[in-house]
Amino acid sequence: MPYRRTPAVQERLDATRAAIVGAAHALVGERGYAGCSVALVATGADVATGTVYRHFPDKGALFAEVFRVATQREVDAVAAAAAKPGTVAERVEASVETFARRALRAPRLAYALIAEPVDPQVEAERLTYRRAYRDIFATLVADAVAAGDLPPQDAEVSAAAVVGAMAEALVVPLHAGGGSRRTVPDLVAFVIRALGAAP
Amino acid sequence: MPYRRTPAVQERLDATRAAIVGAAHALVGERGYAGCSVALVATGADVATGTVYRHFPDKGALFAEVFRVATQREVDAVAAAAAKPGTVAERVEASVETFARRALRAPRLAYALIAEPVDPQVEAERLTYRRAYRDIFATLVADAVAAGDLPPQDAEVSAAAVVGAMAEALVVPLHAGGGSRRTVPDLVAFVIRALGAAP
DNA sequence: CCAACAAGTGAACCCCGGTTCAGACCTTCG
DNA sequence: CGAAGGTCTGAACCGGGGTTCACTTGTTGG
Repeated sequence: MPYRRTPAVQERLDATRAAIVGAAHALVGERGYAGCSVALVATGADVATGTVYRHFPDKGALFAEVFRVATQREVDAVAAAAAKPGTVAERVEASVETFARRALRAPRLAYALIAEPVDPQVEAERLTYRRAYRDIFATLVADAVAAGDLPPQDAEVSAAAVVGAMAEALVVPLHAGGGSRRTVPDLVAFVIRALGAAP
Repeated sequence: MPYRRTPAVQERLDATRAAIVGAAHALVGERGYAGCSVALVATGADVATGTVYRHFPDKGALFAEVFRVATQREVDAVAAAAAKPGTVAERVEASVETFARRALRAPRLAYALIAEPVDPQVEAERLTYRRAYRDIFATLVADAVAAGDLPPQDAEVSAAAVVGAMAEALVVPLHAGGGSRRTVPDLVAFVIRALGAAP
């Protein structure tokens, strides 16, 4: 057996793979999904086009991973905000604010994750992204309803509506870049009223 | 001058154009935007591929028109519901119900209009679609706030959030086909609470 | 009927970005 | 070192759907 993959080689492979994902991630953040060709990703990662295909079966799989990682980061941040101790209103406020602040800080990435047209394979990843947000809010709502802190309501529907409200209210700001300083507080107030939380 | 376009010819041209738009509309309703090739549209309209290009400069322009027409029909229906006399809650209920009922009755079309990946040219049309809905609700909210029927709030943000809430709450039903019978009433209740209307 | 021109046709073209693969180069271990 | 087998490269390939255009088929008015 004259060749066996050595730890050092494996490390280099992992590094290359990470560089590819990193380059793709950076590109999405800069130009959106539309501006991401495999050739450009390869250039960004300092490898040849073909090398990308030694790490991913196809483009969709690469960007599914990119979206998955980027998503997880976002969802974790919001989940952490939602889990903080406090009243329902405070937790909702923290969650919505976290979501909005991060989106407005990286608008192109947020737009890609939320609304940009993408391949079906990547779209599927996006559905799990939205689902993860729904789950965060659904849990929050269900617990609060059970504890009597919110009026009776279908937690799933309310959570979906909250996610949609956040996304839509930010689409214009994300396109226009910036948005009014009042947008986020107004959105927070909207969601708190919508869930029926005491302010 | 041996040839001049006669009224009869013009009528035939108009009919052909309408047939093309109609076929495209039907196709979107059946298979979504993704399943709409120009060749298929031509077949549906009983013309040759090239004929499509005698009526539209390119595919984007054709589908921009299709989306525009389909959109207008939807928006008009919701606007009519929003304009009915009654309390704010009643008008909101009528609007949301109209939107949801129509979307659930033609789920593929609704999905295409709301969320399916499309060309940028068509995407632009979709933005005006969402804008039109926002305007309906923004007007409703602004008037009601002025009349003291709703608490103070930014009408634009609230309207955008309502549109997003409606869209997101229906995305899953649109995919899964059907959705719970309770979804629409729950959504109505959510929106009424969100705007702060007396039930 | 015919000249002049419009409308319709659909097979061929083209573009473009994802994908491939034959060859160059590298790593391992006896 | 050299055999065995991996890894990398990037130019070439390819598919598919939008688009074109030389040609056929109307249509008009004299």
